[in-house]
Amino acid sequence: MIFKIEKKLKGSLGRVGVLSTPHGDILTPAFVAVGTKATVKSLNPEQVKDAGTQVVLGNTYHLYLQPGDEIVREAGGIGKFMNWSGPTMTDSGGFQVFSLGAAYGKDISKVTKVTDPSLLIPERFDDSDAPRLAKIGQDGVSFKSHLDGSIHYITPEKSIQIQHNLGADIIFAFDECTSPAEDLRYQEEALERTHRWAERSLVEHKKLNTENKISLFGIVQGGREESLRKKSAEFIKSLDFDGFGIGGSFAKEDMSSAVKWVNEILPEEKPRHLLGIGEPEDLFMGVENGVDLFDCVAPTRLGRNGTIYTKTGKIIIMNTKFRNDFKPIEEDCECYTCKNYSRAYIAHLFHGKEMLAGTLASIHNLYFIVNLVKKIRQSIMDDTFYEYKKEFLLNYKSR
RNA sequence: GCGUCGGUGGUGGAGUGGUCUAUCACAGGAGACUGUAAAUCUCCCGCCCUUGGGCUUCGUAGGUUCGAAUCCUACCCGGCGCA
Repeated sequence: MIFKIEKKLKGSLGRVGVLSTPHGDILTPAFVAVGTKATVKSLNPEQVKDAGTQVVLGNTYHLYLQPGDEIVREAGGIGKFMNWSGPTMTDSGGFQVFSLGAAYGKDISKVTKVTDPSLLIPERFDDSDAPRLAKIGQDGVSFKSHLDGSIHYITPEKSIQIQHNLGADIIFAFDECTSPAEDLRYQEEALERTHRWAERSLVEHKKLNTENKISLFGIVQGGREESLRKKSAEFIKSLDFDGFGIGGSFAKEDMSSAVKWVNEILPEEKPRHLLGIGEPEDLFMGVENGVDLFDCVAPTRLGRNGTIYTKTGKIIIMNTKFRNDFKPIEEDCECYTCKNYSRAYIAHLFHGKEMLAGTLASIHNLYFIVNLVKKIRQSIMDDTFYEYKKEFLLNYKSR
C-alpha cells in the first residue's frame, strides 16, 4: 500500500491523496461503503460501484461467525468471495466490543450529544450485571454469538488471524470501542488495553504478512478526553502501522476537536480513517481536520429504513406528502434511482414493504454520500473547499 | 314466512354483568438510526383541553340492574337451513 498526498487544504489539516492498494487506487478523501457480511446490504456489487464507491469494508466478527473466515479464505478472499474487484478493508471486531457489550440492549450510539445527561452514567458499576453479548477480559473479548449463543474468545491475535484469512487489502488492529457514557477512569483503563492490543495486533500481523500484501491500521481511542486522545495518538503513532483508524465514542459537539487533537499528532504521510462516521456535516469536519477515509452504515441503514438524503436535509419517504409526489428524490441527482423513479413510487414500495424500496433508497443514499466526499475532494483541488462547505451546510438542515 | 347463527373502533378479530375507549394484529400517522444483533426499533392512532382530566362509543330503540359491549324485548341488517 502506498499513500501519496497530492494537495493540501490551506490553513487546515485537510489533504487530497491517492491510496494505492493491490486492488486499485483510492482517491482520498473517500467514503468507504460498509459491507459487514461481505455484502453492502440490498445492493449488488455493480450497484455499489455505480454509486461511485471505491472501497468496501467487511467485518471480522460477523464473517468469522458466518460463513467462517476459512470459507472466505478458500473462496480467494473477501473481494473475490463477494465479487467486488476493488479495494477492500475489514474492521477488527472492535466495534462489536461496544455494540454487543456496553451498548447491548441500550439506546446508546457511539456519537452522543453532550446535552443529553441521561446517557452519562456517573458510575459504571450499577449496570455490570446487565445482559451483554461481549465481555471484556484483559487478554481479549468473550463474545456470545447472537446467531446461536456459542461462546467465542477473540484476542488481538485471533482478530488478525481471521482478518488475514478474510484477505482484505487494509485491516484494523483489535481495539475496544468505548461507550460515550463511560467515565474518565474507565476510558483510561480501556485505552491502556487498546494500546496493548495494538502492539499484539501488530506483532501477529508481521508474522502473517509474509507476502506483504496486507496493510494494518492501528486505532486511536480515548473517548472525549483531550489528554487521552493525545496520549493515544502518540502511542499508536510510535508503532509501525501503515495507517490509522480513529475510533471510539464522540460527542457530536466536540467531535471536530477530538479529530483535530489526534491528526495534529499522527504522521502526515500515513492515511487516517475516521471509523464509523459519515453524516454530511461530519464529512466536512473530518476532511478539514485531516481525515482521508470514512465509513458509515448510515447511507444503507437509513435507506433501508426509509430515510433519504437530500441537499436540504433528510426526508422520510413514507410521509404522507410524498405519496403523490412524482418528482425524483432530487431533480439534479445522477444516481440510478433519481434518473428512473419518483418519490411517489419509492414511497409506494416502502408502504408495500417491497424489497426494491430499500435497494433504491440505498442506491441514492450511497451515491449521495460517496459523491459528497468526491465533491469535497474536488473542492480542495479547485481551492473552493470553504465556499463549498459554507454553501452546502447553509442548505442542509439536519434534524 | 319460520328456524337458526351473527352484527364490536379504518379492517380482521378478542371480550359475554363492574378492573372497557374496549386485548391483539393489520392498515394509518409521526419519529429514531453514525467501524450493521437493524428490510429494524419507538411513540400515537374515538372526540376535546392535553400533567391530568372531560365527553361520546360495541347495529337501532327501549328495558332489567347500584352497574350493560356483555342479560331481556322489539326492530333493522347479514349468513345458513326449511318452506
